[in-house]
Amino acid sequence: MYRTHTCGQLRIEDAGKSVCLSGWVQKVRKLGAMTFVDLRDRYGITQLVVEEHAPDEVRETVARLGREFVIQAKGTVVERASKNGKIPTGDVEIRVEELTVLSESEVPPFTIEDQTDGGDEIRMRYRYLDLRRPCVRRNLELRHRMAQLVRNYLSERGFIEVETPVLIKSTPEGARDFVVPSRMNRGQFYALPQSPQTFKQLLMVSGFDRYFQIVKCFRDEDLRADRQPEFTQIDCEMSFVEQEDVQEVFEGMIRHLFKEVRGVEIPPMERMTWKEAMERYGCDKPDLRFGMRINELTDIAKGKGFGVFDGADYIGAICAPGCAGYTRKQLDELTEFVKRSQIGAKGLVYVKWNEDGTMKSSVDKFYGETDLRAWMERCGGQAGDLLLILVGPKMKTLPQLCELRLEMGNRLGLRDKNVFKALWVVDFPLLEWDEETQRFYAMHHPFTAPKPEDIPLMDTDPGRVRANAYDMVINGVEVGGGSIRIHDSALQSKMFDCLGFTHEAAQAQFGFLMGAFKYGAPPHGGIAFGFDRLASMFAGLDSIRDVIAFPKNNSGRDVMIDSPSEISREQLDELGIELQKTEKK
RNA sequence: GGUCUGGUAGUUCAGCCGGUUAGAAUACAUGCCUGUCACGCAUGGGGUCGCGGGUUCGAGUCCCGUCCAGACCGCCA
Repeated sequence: MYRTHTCGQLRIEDAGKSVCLSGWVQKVRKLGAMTFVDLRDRYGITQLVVEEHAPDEVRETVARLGREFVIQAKGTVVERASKNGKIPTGDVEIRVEELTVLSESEVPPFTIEDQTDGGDEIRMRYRYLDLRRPCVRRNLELRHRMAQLVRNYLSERGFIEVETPVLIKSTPEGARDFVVPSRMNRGQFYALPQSPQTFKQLLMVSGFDRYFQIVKCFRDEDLRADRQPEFTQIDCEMSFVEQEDVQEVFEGMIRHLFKEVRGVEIPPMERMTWKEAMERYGCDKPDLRFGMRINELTDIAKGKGFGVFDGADYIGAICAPGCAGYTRKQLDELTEFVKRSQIGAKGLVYVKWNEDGTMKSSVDKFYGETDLRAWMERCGGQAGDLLLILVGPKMKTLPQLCELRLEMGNRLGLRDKNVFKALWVVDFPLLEWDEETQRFYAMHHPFTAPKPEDIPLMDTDPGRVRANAYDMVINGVEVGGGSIRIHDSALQSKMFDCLGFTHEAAQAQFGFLMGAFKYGAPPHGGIAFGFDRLASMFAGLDSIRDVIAFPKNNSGRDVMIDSPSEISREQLDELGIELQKTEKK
């Protein structure tokens, strides 16, 4: 037997018991003839003590212990002479009578503590050591707990978890597929699913009625702090439902998670149309933790002789409360911020409404106090506030204002990680025009149903068709998105028309789905949540990598196992794959 | 594909306008220490300054290229 108790278990009531503990050596503290050892496992830390009168073997063994040795200690639980109030086991220690080294350890490359001295790179290379740190382990424990809560919540409501295949078929729409060559079908490739979308719809045709799956999905696109090539979705689908039915179930699920995990009751979620989100927040995933909404000034600021404004398609402003005192340097910083290539504004116009009631702006030459005051009023400003104005084509300027708004939110400390503001963004456009390829793309995916009243527009003005689609947004993060699906093969066919698919191409790619719809498809819809994003948000972290046990780095590499890697000539031959010669410069 | 930031001891970093033998903290090793728990004290070892080239009397420092890491833009139905 390796242990009678864990390292987080013993209390003062256990004093006098003979116990056996196993774990990792966190720290050895030697004080003359007396040695303390902090023994750690997943459950906590228990102090071992070896005194002068301990058996010789024990004193010899304890002398050669190093950090992260795995040891087994047998002994008696005793009350400590000086207690440690900081840890739950701090009232007791183990007087060691028998000590065994189960496994030695080299000196670890960084300290295994919450406040580690290791940087990201080294911790990722030794992720198995990083995962020993309590703060990292807690993230995975939280993730586990959330998965359990989701499974229970959905199971209790009649949802069935069904596994769908991982080796599927490549499709042209959407993200780039990861592909897997087939040995038995030379020259052909599987694709890894970007989501189980079509399978869950087929399960609805099969009459499963309510499906969910906590499932890995794959997208071969560039990475970010919140994007991994493989990630986990809570994927769900329901039959005989309308938008509100889906929203009700999953708003309930998220509120349940908040209550159980964070102990907060969040209010019922607001519904905001995509149009309103774009016009008032500049993006389709507004952060509602603070106001500072976007206001259009085009009608009142244009035509007064200021060339930049007069020639503008759109003039928009946000009002930063209490920022009238911003210095030249601070305003220059903001100007630099919006002019960065990532944002791409031409410049920034400001108006200060000073505390003494006077106005000061960067366009004083062209506008009088009456004008500036009208702008301020439009934005709900008051004395002490600062107006920040951007100008340009509407659909470029709004996202720039969105970035500026978030930056000001950060500067003013309005984006508190412990405050949660959730909403539904609804009525997305069904289609999005792409200038480059001169065709429409599905904004959500090609199975999303148009709003019934907008179906006639599919023939006349496809860009104006609204979709029965909805995103759940929390604190400016899109945590989930879904839609009511097309369940009619004729309408699905029409949708592929709008996307510029020939009948043959549509049949080749999605014939199985349209075929299935011919055999009695129930009206259905669903949603998928980014589980990693949800978990990182609940953990109060910025990066989803922290809630993934073995994440990939910026370049899609796993630096621990060193993947991806080359494969042998034999493997390539077997697959019938010839690699292009890499060009040398 | 692009923009920006960084790469110096095992680790995290400092290193000025180019100038002596490249430093600190921590980790590690050895010794002392009977109530530590961020123990303390003393001593010690430890460097391809990412790599390649250039400028210069002289490069960790300046320039060019390259690799790696991170953040972001494009991309991500």
